[in-house]
Amino acid sequence: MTTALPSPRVLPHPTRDEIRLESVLHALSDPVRMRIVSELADAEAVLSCSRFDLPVSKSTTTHHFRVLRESGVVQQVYEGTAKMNGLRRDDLDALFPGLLDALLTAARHQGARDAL
Amino acid sequence: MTTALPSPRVLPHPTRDEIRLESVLHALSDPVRMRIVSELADAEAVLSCSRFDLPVSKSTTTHHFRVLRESGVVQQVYEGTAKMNGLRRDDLDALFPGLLDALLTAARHQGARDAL
DNA sequence: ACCGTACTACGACGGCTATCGTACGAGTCG
DNA sequence: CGACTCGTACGATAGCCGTCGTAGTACGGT
Repeated sequence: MTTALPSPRVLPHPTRDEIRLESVLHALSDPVRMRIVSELADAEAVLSCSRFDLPVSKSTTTHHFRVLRESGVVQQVYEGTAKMNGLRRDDLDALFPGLLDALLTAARHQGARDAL
Repeated sequence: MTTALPSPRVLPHPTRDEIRLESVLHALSDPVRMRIVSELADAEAVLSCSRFDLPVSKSTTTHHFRVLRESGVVQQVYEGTAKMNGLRRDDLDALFPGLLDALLTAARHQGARDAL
């Protein structure tokens, strides 16, 4: 039987035109979230939340993924029990050409500096 | 006559290697501050604080300029009663190549979209 | 039916932030 | 000196944010 209730198995995303630069920058101004995005970009694939080894609790992880989704940086889809995450590269590149790549490069450079 | 003492009129800035990507992104995630930076980039010059027409009080303006300075985005120097602000383009470009331009372009694009 | 895994919802807590007004200091010009 | 401009400091306030733990739901396998 199909559940009558509107089970929130579908996650709300901003459309492309609803994505705001401020929100994207705010989302990426947290190191944990920037790390998620970097790993996602490196993987060039869709990853489940649990594939990330983050220095925070599970609740906090959920929170960070939601911020990334609501700001339009990632797309999330349920696949069984897992929630798969993908970078919204097309939308971001269309809206802010070159920005994502510059951010990823910047994060990588800073990571290299910190490792010294 | 040249002042002998390092007067308290000198403002603390982060050195180039102290500039953090997170801090820069956080600084730019506020619309008022992004606007300041955009105007500064357009002017390609050093501007006094009062040259900006911002939708906030004077206290708040001071606050925003301090955030920009402490994050390493702008440089501030007293010149008489005025405080002159300059974009730290060299440092930012050296640390995060292409990032500043991508951000400025993104802000301009979004501004154009909003104007419709 | 049961259990384990994956993620969420909720409430709490401490800290930061954007905002303001008022009062003040520093410099310039008459 | 006095008046004026530019910017600061301080205190207050309201709201958001990152963090957590606990309790709970959804799904898949045994």
